[in-house]
Amino acid sequence: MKISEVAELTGLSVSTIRFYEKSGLCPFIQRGADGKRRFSKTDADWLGLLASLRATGMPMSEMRTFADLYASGDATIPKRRATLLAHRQRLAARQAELERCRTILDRKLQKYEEIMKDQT
Amino acid sequence: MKISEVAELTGLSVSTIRFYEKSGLCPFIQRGADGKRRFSKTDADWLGLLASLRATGMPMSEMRTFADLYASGDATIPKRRATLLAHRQRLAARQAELERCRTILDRKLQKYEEIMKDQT
DNA sequence: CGCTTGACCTAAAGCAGCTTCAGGTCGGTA
DNA sequence: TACCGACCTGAAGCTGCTTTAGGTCAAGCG
Repeated sequence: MKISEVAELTGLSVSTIRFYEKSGLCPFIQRGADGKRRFSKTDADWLGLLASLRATGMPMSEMRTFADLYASGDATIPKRRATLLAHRQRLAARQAELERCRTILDRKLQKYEEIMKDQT
Repeated sequence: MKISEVAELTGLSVSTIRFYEKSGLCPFIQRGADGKRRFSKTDADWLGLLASLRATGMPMSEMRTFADLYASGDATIPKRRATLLAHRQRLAARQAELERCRTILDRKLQKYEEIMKDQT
């Protein structure tokens, strides 16, 4: 698989994938004889997971740690699980905050509507 | 009201409030004779709204436009309403994406659990 | 009275997480 | 053969803050 396909698949940009590799989030991507990156299905899945983690606000430093665990094999699965569990907590908090902000916006919109009604 | 109190109230940091003023998101904050910022209740409410907009991902450029409208008085309320309506759409999309990511994380966690069970 | 402490101030540098740009190498096609 | 498009690299640029360095001033303490 080539980089443009992985970008398409994961929603990450081609630049971001290269940037992630340089940052050590996927240092194991192979190259063809032509020097171009060749992604296995597993690589693509991994990048997809990274995309979800980033989209939900995991800092790169933590993703880096997570990637190091991933690269060390199945023995690190309990640690990875713990990381994801902690992250899920933060995600829930984030979702709650967005919901709170949504009601604030909705209330503000209602106020606008009242003012507009009063003025006609 | 002083800046530390507004920070407490809105959840923004003192630095962020100063930064927002410099960026034109609240250029109308008064100063006391001592040169310190003095915030009215209205100012604090405005910053609270800004905080919600930022927390939900509105870019500063758009907040800037929104702030300019706010500073121009009630006549701009229809435009402000339109801005918030559009933003609410994006917020809904964002919430949907977080939800999607949450199920991905949950599935990954389940896989980890299966692997750990198999290995015992 | 002088001295420190703490809240405020500014301007500028630093940081995270990308994106964009400049410049170069290929393989395929008109 | 000459160009196009996809890939490559390294470096600079961008956004949205945070941190740092350096300064003012009022309050409180020995």
